[in-house]
Order: sequence, then structure tokens, then C-alpha cells
Amino acid sequence: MPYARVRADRSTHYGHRRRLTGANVADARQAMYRQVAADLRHAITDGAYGSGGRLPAESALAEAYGVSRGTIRQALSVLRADGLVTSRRGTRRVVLGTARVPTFRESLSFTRWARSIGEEPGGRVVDIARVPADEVEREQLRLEAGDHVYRVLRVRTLSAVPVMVERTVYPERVGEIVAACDPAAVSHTVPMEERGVVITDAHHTIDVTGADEDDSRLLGCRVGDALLRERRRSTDPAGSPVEWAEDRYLPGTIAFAVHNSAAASSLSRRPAL
Amino acid sequence: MPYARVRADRSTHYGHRRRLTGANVADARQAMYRQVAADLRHAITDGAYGSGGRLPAESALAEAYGVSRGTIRQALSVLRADGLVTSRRGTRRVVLGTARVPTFRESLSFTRWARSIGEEPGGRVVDIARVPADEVEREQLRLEAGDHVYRVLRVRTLSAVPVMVERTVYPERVGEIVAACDPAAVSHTVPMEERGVVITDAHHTIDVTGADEDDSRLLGCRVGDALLRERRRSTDPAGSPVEWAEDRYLPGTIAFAVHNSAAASSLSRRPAL
DNA sequence: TAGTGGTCTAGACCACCGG
DNA sequence: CGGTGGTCTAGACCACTAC
Repeated sequence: MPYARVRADRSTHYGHRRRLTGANVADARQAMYRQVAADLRHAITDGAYGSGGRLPAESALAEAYGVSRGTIRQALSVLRADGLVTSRRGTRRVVLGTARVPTFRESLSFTRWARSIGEEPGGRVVDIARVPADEVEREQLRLEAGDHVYRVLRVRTLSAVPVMVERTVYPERVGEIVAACDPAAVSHTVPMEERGVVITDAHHTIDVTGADEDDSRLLGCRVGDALLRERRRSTDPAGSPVEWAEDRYLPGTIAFAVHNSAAASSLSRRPAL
Repeated sequence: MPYARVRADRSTHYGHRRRLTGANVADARQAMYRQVAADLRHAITDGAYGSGGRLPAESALAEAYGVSRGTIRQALSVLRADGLVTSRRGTRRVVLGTARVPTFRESLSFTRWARSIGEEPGGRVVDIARVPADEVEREQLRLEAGDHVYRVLRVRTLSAVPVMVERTVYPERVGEIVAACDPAAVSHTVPMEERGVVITDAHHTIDVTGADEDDSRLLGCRVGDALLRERRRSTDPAGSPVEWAEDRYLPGTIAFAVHNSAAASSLSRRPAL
């Protein structure tokens, strides 16, 4: 009975408000559909339904959680986007996989990601400079001619072993925060968040490139050796660019995992320039 | 006035049904929210709002399209998943980018993708065999011991130049379709669809690997040279695995583009094995 | 044919952003 | 403060699947 969890919480915290209408039931702590989604997610990754198994009907879930069918559907759409379940007319939803799906924040921060898999992350700023933005940077960060950016070159480690070189360009207001960090700071994401810089969207391009002299020196490979490259433009809730980054990984250290579906795509091939 | 388009279509096809209740208005051809999403998508990629510009309010769109706010929100959630717009409480949605986002089907089929960018795709089956599934294949395709699979080795070309080697494993019912194709058939996806094999979900893992002897011979590179690798497990609407594929691209030919957001993630790093 | 998820409506209250 | 998107409800009809 996976859905007992949320119900218990709710009768404790909000039970007396059950009869109220509108959205006042939610938002108090977290949206109801998120609680339901989290609950079902745990049930699925715990194998409560098995791989290829069927979920209860929406109507059954609605009754069990004491919410409307719309709220249940909202919760399930989260799980569908993560690739945990399919759905189609006529039959109950089917569990596609039981693997845990990292949160968005884990997917953006090398530090959080490393810790989530039990590794010891490290980082060292090799070079940082405040310079006028070039044309590409102005385009990517949506800046005006004459605006300045911070360019940061940094090597990232797992258990003290270098695995990735990170070249990030920040608009001035964000770069100032990074520039104030200790060069050996493990995370830049955390100080940024503490200063109110929030990332809600990211565009990624993944391909292969050859190591240059910086890469060679920092990663201990030869110039020209192939590296897995991720380029990323991240934006805040207002849609303003927060960073433009190019990460280069030693082969064999990491892989990128993506899910897409007819309902929500998000992955595509692109000609490599 | 981007939203004039759908309205015109609708008054032509369904205008007389406007007053009906329930979902009978939709489904007839395509869901209303999909029409609205497609219309807004075109408006955005045509630059009608500019990059960083604001969309009309949901209420305004609802009135303009003659549908409820819920339907508009459903349409906008599609665009948000594609990374075309942000959204947050308090302000209108903002356009994140104006680049066209490929459809899910384009993202799965090398042939469709190549044509969508104006390239001439080709393919040649180098080897195909029906064999008992090994342990990994049984796991990936959710098969029983003793079940057979088809293993297909194929080289893919753009303008007759080899760019990718494809190793695909199919369960028997799908493999039979592929085995019946001309070895030089440009597309396997199309015959599969004609026989009722539909793919609705795909899990991808992207990393770098070294070329083996087959890759070397077919792509004209040296053994050990780095290739961009995509491994993919695709499932049908019922959640049954349809294929398990490993594609290896010559560096510099293609890149993968992904969007993710706090609202709908789907991208993650993984330790390489 | 019964049960399922897909689509749509009409209305409500709220948190949040900006002027 | 008004306007915006976020959340939730209650109900309806339908397309589709599986038996």
C-alpha cells in the first residue's frame, strides 16, 4: 500500500482542512501532486509494482490519496516525463523501469551528482578573468556590446583524480559570486544558490572533441586525444542566461543518460557544426 | 496574430460543433491542445515574439483560441518540455529560444533526421543473424531463457559517406520484419511502422568508446579511435522493449542536443559502467 | 461490454511579480 | 495592488484495450 504514506502526512498536517475548496489545500508545504508523485516514485523504484508491472487505475489512486483525478494525472505526468511509466488509453499504466532518476539539481551540479553516487568530488580554479564579452558570448548570454563576462577555467576531480575540465562563462552579476569563492571550493553552485541565483532550465549539446594543451596538462592526456564534451546554456526562472559552459570529460569516466518519449521529447541529434 | 490559424481551421471543420460539451470537440482529427501547441510553436520559431519575449497571458490565449484555460495550459506544457518557453508565477511566459525542435520520430530515425536537415541518408546491412539471446539481451528486451533475437550490424551514410555503425538487437517478432527488408534499404523504421511496430519511449546513454575492427573497416578509421556512442532501449505503447541498439558515430559528424528543466528533467550523468 | 486513460470545461483560491 | 501562472475540484464525453 504505497499510498498510505502521503495520506498519513496529510491527515496529520492538513486533515482538518480537507473540506476546503480550491488550491488552499496545496502550496502550504508542497503541491499535493508532487507529494503523490514522490510517493509513487518511491513505490516504483522500490519495486512495489515490478518492472513491466501495472499501476493502479487513476480513479483508484484518486480515492486512495483523497484527491481528484486531475491531481493524480498531474503526478503521473511527472513520472512519465522521467521515463518511469508509460501510459495509453484503454489499459493501466505500465512501469518502464525501476532505476532511480536523478533530480534536475543533481543533473546540473557536478558536486551534487558525485555525492549522490558516493564519490568524493573536488575542484580547483585554474584561471579566472573578467573580460569584455566576445560575439559568441554576447549571443549565448544575451548581452549588449561592451558588457563584461567572467571566464573560468577549472579542473574537476573524483577522489582526487582529474576527470573533467570545465570552461564556464558567467554574466557579471553571477561571475562576481564565483570570483569571490575560494579557488579550491568544491562547489560553485551552492554559493550561487545562496546568493539567489537559481537555474531552472538548461540546454545541452553533447559530442566529442580533441584535447587542447590546457586539457592535456590538467587531465594528463595527450593533445588531440578524444574527450566527451558537453556544452550547456542555463537560464533562470525569468529566462535570463546564467551561465554558458563547456565541460570536457576523460573517456570512460561518465556517460549521459536521457529519456524521451512521444509525449515529451527533448532529445535530438544535430549536425556537429 | 499567430492564433488566427487554428481558429480558422476549426471554424471550417468543427465550427458547428463548438457548443458541444466534453471531449467530442477534440480527437476527431487531433487534440485541440496539440493544434494550439503546434500553432504557438510555429509562431515562436518564426520569431513572432522574439527570443526573450513574452507570450500572451493564458487567459488571452484561451479567449483567442476559443478554448478553456486548461487546454491552453496543456498546450503550453508541451512547449515548456521542449525548452521553448519558461514559466513562473506572477509573470507571463518568456520565450527561451526560437530554434526548431525535432519531433520524437525524427529523434529516433536516422533516416528521418537526415532528411529533416536536407541530407541524403543511406544504409547497408553488413550482417544479420537469428541467435539465442544472451543474458544481457534477455535483460534489456525482457525475454525468457531460450528466446531468440535478431542481431543486425549496419553502416549508415550521409551523401554516401559512412558516418555511423549501428548494432541493433530485436526481439523475434520485430527482427522478422527487419530480416525481410532489402539489405540496402534506407529505412528500417518505416517498414516497422507499416507492420504496426510503434515506438513511444526511448532510454539513451551517450558516451565515448574505441573503434573495434568492424567499426574500423566500415568507417575507415583505425582500431581504437574514439567514437561517439549512443546506446538506446526503445519501447512500444504497452511498455514492451522493441529494440536495443548501440550506434557509433565518427567524431565531428553529429552532436546530441537535450533540454531539461526543473519542471521536467530527463537528463543525467552516469558513471561509465 | 466494462474499465481504462485522454481530452475538455467551468470555476475556484492562491502565491507571486511587477508597477 | 492588479494581473499572472500554479494548483485543485467536479464533472463530462470519448477512444481504446482487453476480456
